[in-house]
Amino acid sequence: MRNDEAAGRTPTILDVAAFAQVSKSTVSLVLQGSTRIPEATAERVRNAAAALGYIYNQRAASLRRQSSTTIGVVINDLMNPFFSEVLIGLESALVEAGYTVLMGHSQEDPRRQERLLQSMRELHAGGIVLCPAIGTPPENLARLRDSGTPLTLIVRAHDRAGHDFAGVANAQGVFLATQHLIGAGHRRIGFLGGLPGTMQVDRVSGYRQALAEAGIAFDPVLVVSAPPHRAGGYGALHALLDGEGAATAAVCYNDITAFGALSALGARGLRAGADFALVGFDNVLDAAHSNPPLTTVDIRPVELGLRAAELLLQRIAEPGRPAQAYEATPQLVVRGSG
Amino acid sequence: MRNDEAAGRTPTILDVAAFAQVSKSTVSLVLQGSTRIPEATAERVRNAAAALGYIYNQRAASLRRQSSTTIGVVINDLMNPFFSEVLIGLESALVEAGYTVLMGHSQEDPRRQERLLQSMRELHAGGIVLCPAIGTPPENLARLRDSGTPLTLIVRAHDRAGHDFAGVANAQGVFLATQHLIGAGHRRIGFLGGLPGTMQVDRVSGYRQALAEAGIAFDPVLVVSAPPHRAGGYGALHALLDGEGAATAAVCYNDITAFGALSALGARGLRAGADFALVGFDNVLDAAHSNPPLTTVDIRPVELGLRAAELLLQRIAEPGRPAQAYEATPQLVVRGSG
DNA sequence: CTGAAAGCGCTTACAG
DNA sequence: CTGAAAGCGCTTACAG
Repeated sequence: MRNDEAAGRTPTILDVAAFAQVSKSTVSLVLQGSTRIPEATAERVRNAAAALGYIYNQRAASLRRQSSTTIGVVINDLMNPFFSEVLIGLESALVEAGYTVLMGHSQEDPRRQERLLQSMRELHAGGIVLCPAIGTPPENLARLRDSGTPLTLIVRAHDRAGHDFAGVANAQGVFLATQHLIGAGHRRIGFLGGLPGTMQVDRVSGYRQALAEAGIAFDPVLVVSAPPHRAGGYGALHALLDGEGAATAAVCYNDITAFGALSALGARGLRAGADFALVGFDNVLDAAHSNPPLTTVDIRPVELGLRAAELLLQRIAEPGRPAQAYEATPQLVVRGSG
Repeated sequence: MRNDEAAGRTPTILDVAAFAQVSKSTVSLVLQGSTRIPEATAERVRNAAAALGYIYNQRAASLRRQSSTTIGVVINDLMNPFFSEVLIGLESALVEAGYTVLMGHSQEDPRRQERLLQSMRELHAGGIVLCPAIGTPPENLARLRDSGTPLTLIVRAHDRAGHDFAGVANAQGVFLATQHLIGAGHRRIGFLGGLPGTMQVDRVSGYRQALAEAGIAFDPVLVVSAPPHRAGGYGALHALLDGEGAATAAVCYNDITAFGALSALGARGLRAGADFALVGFDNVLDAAHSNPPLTTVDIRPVELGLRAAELLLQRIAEPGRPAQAYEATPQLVVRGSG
């Protein structure tokens, strides 16, 4: 003999059923919005639930139903506003679709990432969206995908074939940026930031292509690698100007690299746009209000998150479909910096 | 008669038990690391699990155990790097403690926030950390807390008494900032950004207090309210300088307001630090590499997240303890802007 | 239209 | 040291 009302226990459908004087099947049915139950009964059940402060137990329901209302999202670098914006789009679309997001931050550490993915699988996430940390073994991704968890990759296209993927036309974007600088009369153009063995490869290739099309020789002195954050951009700009390259302009690996470069320019008493031309990549929110406002390549970060969510949702709906991809079309946004 | 191996079903402890030739109780025990099972048997079970690609079902385990390995975090504004950094600290500490985070973005909308909180309760989050959206009815928070879900509030201290809370000494921080400007010789100091009816009240009070201590009369013309984002700061700086206040310096509601103001200063051909003094509040990562680097009040955002996690974890461990609070001690960081 | 019963994948006393 | 059994809170055929 239980006496749940007396104890502080949280009520279950059994309590609701007793209160409403129906069976628990009936309660379950009305909570699911079944039309099989006459409105009068349904009303009584809903009132009982409200009166008892009943809270639906998704965990039990999903277990029984072998379904999930949860999606895992693991991001590599939340210090970069680009990823915050992607996350915003992702969360928004996923919540819209009735899911709750399990969020993890790999901090660019593949081992941390593995632990996070493992937890999400144990929690039975209905799908996972992942921006793979640098150094993630491609076979881990294939194994994850083949294990039956719907997976969509974002931004970094490790092993593009066979995975749903939402990313960016890197080369094309940087091509646009470089072309813009060339059009403004620059000939000595640097490439600032990013690390070899990452997307830097693709972005530099867009840079070289634009140079080549304009008949400008590629000069390796002009590309200075640096970790993709503000401090990296700060150091890279100084290195570029302290070097022999005689650069008058630079395209940056991404916006935060450009912000760091903007700061370094200021430190040298130079003004971007007047004394030196700088263009970024991403078009994060901050780019519109930097000092000066940043000319950059817009890849619509929030929309990228939205699209990734769509891709995942579609795969959940139709597991057997062939892998799809969304590739953001880069668009140059000219502001004050170059 | 099941034949699970044949079907593509994901293996359960029953499958592991069959493979290892033990009962499922034994499997459960070794998965939990019980010492009651001899090492030889445990070894056999672990090998079986690995061989079958078994994945522990947290959902089932938590249901049975009436526990949770999940914590809900709902943030109001992920476009503000301050909150990204708080989230980073939160996630890091929570994962460290063995939890996975359910993340929601209220976007400053109390109704969206309610839905998010509801989902998290249905998923049986073991606790919730919340930065209440503007307009959240205090009674909702009290009800949530009283429903038995451990709750810690951050940043905004709606109804401070009775809630675990991690926040900031707002008045003191702005007092420091204002005092610094006064010490540098400024007498006409603006206050930029924030909206009436929010934490702006507390921050302005610190500003007024510093003014009062220095014998400077408070002039309402010098405080210009604006939504707390970059565009707000941009507009507020212009409004301040276009007004009659004759300001030579300003303290900002937060760093992103200051970034917008920095941008506006640049647009007017003015240089922060030389032509006008500007100080921010938060010390987000970007502040060290803005143009010029931002003098600001450091409230250690990441640490705030860490502390909030600790508070929640402690409440989970000891539900009956009195409400605790962490209040970040603000510290002035002098950089180039003022 | 509603109820009794089985089962989702675990854990946990309780025997033996 | 290991197994049989009950139960966490739901859902879902299946009867009636």
